[in-house]
Amino acid sequence: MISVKLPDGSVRELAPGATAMDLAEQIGPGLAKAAVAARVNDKLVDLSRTLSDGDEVAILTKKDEDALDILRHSAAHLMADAILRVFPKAELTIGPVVEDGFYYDIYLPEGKITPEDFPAIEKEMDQIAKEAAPFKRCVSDGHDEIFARYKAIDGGNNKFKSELIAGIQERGEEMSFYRHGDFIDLCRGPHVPHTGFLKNVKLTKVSGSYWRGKAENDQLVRVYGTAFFTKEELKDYLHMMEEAKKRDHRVLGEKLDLFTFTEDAPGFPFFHPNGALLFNLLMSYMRSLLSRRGYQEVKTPLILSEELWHRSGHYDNYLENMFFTKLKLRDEQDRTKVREDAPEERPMAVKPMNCPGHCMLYKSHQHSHNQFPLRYAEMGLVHRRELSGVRHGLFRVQAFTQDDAHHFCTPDQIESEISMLIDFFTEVYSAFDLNDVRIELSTRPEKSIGSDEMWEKAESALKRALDNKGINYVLNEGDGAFYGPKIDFHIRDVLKRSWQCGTIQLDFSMPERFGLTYIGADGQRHTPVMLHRACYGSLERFLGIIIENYAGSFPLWLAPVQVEVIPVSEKFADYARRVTERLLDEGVRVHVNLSDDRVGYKIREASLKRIPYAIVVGEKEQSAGTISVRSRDGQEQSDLTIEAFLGQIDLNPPRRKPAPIAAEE
RNA sequence: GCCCUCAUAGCUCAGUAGGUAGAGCGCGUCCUUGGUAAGGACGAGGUCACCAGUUCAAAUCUGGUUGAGGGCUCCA
Repeated sequence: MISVKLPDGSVRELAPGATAMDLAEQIGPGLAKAAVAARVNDKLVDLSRTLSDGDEVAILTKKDEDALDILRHSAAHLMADAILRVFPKAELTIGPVVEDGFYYDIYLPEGKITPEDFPAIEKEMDQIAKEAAPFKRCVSDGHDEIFARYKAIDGGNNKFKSELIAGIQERGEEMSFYRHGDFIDLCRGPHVPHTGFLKNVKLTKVSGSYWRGKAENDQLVRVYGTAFFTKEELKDYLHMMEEAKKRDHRVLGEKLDLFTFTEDAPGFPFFHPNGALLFNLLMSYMRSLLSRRGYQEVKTPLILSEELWHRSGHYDNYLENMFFTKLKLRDEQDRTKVREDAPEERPMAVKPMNCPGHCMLYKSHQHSHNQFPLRYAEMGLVHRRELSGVRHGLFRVQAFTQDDAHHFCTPDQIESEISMLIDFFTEVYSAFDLNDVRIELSTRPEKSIGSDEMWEKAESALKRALDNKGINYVLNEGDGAFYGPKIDFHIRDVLKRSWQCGTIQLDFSMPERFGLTYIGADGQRHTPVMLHRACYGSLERFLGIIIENYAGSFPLWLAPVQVEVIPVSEKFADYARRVTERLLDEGVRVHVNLSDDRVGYKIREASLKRIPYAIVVGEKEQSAGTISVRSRDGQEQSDLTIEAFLGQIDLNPPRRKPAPIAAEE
């Protein structure tokens, strides 16, 4: 007999050669039925895996997070099988699990796969799922029957898989295959017990990709799908996708008349009055928090000499993303001609970042450690050239406004600065009902400036700050800015999509490059530490995020129009005007609709524009000096005085309650 | 930048085996003066993204450019 340990600490006796499935059966028939895979000594394995004496075993059911990944990985096999049936010429490459599903990259020597092919593929998949064919793990040495069978699966000449196999053999790893029915694929596993688990699978989209992600390699077709354990979960997911489409900020931006783009300025948004209002609200909310946090707002130029960008390191590391100005002159002999090659004594460049400007500002005075930490903030408009294929609504533009700031401080102030910022940023996000914040730490990238020692110092300072605050974070090796490591804030919206907003970047390089100094307590000159930070990140992107997060139904303090006043007929236009003016005097963003339409139509219009309140006035209200209020969710209140209405609503952004001052003796 | 797809009125879209365009919404005028998600009539609006080519004839076919959408890569 062998004995294994369960997660609750209990020990079970099993016959030698028993599998994880045997264990599940021994524990109970319910568990055996629900079992998907097992975790043995912290490794995910198939239920069919035999257990050894002393193993620590957990049986995974659909409730375990890892189980869903296993299901989806199995679904990728199912899809690959189906695709080979529909497209016999296809060659498989890799098929991993991704955040909300899976994909398989496929090489097609001819033809293509489009969403029109999905029904045919899904039909095959349903068929295979119905067969409930068991997933069988096989290990091969590369010369046996299993291998031969595998080679035959997609034509026998799959160079992509051959490359993968060569890699496995080179590393001396075990080569495992998984088989269901006649289909067999190179795979590490584990998988669900049989294809019967894969009844709630749906293909979602198809796109192009490259072998190993490199553009110079073969072009592949990437077919995406998703899978769930239950029909309900799949339905909810598909519903969520629909919802996301409806919330698309590019669509809402047009419907709510917030912003547009034109072909003459690709990637540069034009904010309409309502959009500009929202943009300014974001800005003024941020400004209202700055002075409390010890910031001083500054303003620095958009265009600075090219030479400055050489000094900062941007020219060497960021050139492709920068816009440069170019001098043009009329030809002296022929005024109709323009010289494109006019020599410039001082070529200029448009700023892609605000930091060099703030360094110049810093240099305009002498500084002492007694002033530290010094915090300069700027709503800085920066321009960055983007590859044409990456522009995307407000999420990725070529000119954007950063709620930027730079802290100048001594090395031992770093930790408290970061601690302050984490609290600050999370407070801001929660004001927009974004409470799911994930923090990532990114370290030195390949292209970077500064010594190893500097990077080591900076990275460990950030780690220390996070650890001491007890923050959980994800580590992204090699993902830092070229001048320093960074902490990024990733936020999940109501649809669980993740967005990068805030960033805190530590920089020991730029202060040195610009010769920044301060006088320390010892009376000597020292180089300050510089901390770059932005909370929204880009106001444009953040605006896009909250448009989607709120689906255009902004909370009252953010709604471009807060109240629409609707007279029942032309006879009450004057009264409607008086109500409107009164609300205007109270600081309400109010619009009166005096057009020649019926009440129902105007209500509908206000509601499509997601205006929080519609105030309807007619005979009744006019004679009583009251209003009727209909809120965005359809609730109606009649015979309300304006004072009573004003008493019900809060026009201000959410505010953190200040701590009371206790009396001290 | 790379791959795939697309571009017709302000918006959403229809159309043509190649013979220079149509709907709904919106907009304007008029009728209607109304009580909580669409009252009615009439009207104005388009070099069919741009540039070439094929053709007697191109919005339609071909090539290119630009922009947009979905991905890859990159990123705030």
